[in-house]
Amino acid sequence: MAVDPECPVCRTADIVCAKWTLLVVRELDEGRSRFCELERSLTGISPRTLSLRLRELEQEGIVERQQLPELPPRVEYALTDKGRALLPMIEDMRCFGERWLDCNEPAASSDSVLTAPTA
Amino acid sequence: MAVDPECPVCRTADIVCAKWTLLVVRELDEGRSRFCELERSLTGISPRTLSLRLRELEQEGIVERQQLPELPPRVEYALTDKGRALLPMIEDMRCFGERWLDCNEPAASSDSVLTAPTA
DNA sequence: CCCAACCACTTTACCAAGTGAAGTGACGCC
DNA sequence: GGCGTCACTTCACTTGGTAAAGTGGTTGGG
Repeated sequence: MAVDPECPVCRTADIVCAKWTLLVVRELDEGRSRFCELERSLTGISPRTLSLRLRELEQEGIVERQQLPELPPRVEYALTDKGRALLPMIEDMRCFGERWLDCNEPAASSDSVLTAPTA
Repeated sequence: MAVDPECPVCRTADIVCAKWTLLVVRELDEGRSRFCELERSLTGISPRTLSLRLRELEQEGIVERQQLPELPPRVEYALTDKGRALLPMIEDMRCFGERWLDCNEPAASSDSVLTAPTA
């Protein structure tokens, strides 16, 4: 990105706003730990993207990758403390979504301003 | 995105994780209101992207666009209540960045960042 | 009066990131 | 020993963002 590398918001945005990143973090937080589990719960993600995301997050110190000495050698991913520090953001996003987005409604055609709650 | 439209986190991520979105919201919150002001403070954004982002945010009801009847007709953008509801996320991001990212340090990565390359 | 700049964009051409489908190699199951 | 799983990688394609230039109206300067 072409933004100020000294700005914590910019830096954080740069990391977490890559597609799927926060969703991966959430899945990890909810107990999913293996590649194919993540792949299955993140319906629509391509294995390439998941792989990339996981590697980036590992590089950032947000997830830890652990290759278990089993057969077949399975791999487990887990959030680090740094990774868990992202959870409040996800919580905020859930709040925002629940408060302002009609997530269980068919998303009224174009101007759904009429559903704007106590503004 | 190919994610669950009923999931508030997915929906919010979809809106908020477009490049520049949160940075635009922050600038708006910090008093910038005109197109060229935003353009100037968001160094590196292309006018096309800013325009797109602003229009998307307007459609989402996150910003309000107001065309003033002046000469030359200037345009002002402002956050709505819904838009302000995104601010906690930005605050979290700042916290995360300050706590976990070395935003004021040279970020000692692999090879020389400080010396200008032969280009 | 004419040229230039400003504002709020749009248009065009290009490139990087993400997608879907398929492939890989090591293994386990029957 | 052929089939399936796991954790990816490779490939061709589409989408989204970028840089650079253009647009149309309005002010300001020489």
